[in-house]
Amino acid sequence: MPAAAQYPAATVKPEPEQRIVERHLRQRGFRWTSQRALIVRTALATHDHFTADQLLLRCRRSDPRVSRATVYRTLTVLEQAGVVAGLETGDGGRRFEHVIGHDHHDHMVCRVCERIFEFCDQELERRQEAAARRIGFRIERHSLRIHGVCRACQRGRQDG
Amino acid sequence: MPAAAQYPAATVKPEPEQRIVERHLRQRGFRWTSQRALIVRTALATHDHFTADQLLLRCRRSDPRVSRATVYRTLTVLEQAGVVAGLETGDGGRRFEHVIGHDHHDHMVCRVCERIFEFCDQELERRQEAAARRIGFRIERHSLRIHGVCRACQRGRQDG
DNA sequence: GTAGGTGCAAACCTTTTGCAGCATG
DNA sequence: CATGCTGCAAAAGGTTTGCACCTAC
Repeated sequence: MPAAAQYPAATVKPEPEQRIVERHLRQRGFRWTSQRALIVRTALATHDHFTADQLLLRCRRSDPRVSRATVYRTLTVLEQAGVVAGLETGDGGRRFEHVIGHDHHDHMVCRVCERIFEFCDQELERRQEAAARRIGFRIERHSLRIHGVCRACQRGRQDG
Repeated sequence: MPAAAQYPAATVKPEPEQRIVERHLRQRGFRWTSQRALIVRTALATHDHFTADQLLLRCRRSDPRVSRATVYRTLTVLEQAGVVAGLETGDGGRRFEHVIGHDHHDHMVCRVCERIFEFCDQELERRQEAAARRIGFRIERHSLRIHGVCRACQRGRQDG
């Protein structure tokens, strides 16, 4: 939704995100198949951080024939194409989020409710770059995850 | 080795790290068995970030009878007791490092040589706390991993 | 003596792969 | 019409578990 800001002022209506993804993939020589359309549509409709398996199940509600392998292969393609980003939750699990039209952000993971909160701090990024520069390391990406307990879980529903 | 700084000035020789671990476990009601001694000794002698399987193999050089299950179970215990910390490398792999006598630090992972560089920045920590405070999140731990290419791999041995 | 730890093997879970057939560009 | 994609089922890899036996406390 904040994607609109990235279009020239003249463009009144931004293209639907799905089209952007399609173009993204085609430009990189990937084919646009009905399965990929379904998987992308489903992933874009999902606002939380989903696992591969959750995505598979959601896709199968629309078409029970999608195979698990295709979902995994498509997630790999989408990750390469910069459409989704994988993130590790710290308990060995892998989750994904779509990044089209989203700014970079980091995550706080609540141990109690398992919800994931996004936050962003430019200064944080700058300090990382400075630290890297100090040892001549070239940053390509980074992953910052803060674990703890969210505000809601601190009052009342503390533990399980 | 920076562990020495944590002892009262009067203490000339710090206890061997192994003893510290033993005490750590006993205090928490865990038993100190010959297998645990071996696994701890092996883990402490390992200065890189090791996988569970590497640790198993190294232990078996001393005693081929150690079972994989015991290594995994012991790593869980050591993690709970704050003796080792697990870290995800980003490619789905899990590694461990021992934390006795080491200050907190973050990691830069070189994509080319796969070496892991440690660094520390107090301001980085402070900014994280500030960000958490802003949304009422209580931090318990965090994991910051920077991915990229290290200085050595940037000149010459770039890619693989 | 008893609770906790160990070894073995099997189970588990998530992800990847080989292959034959199909659909896209 | 060739290459890339899909579905299936099987393999792979890493981790956990059930169970009988053993040992630290």
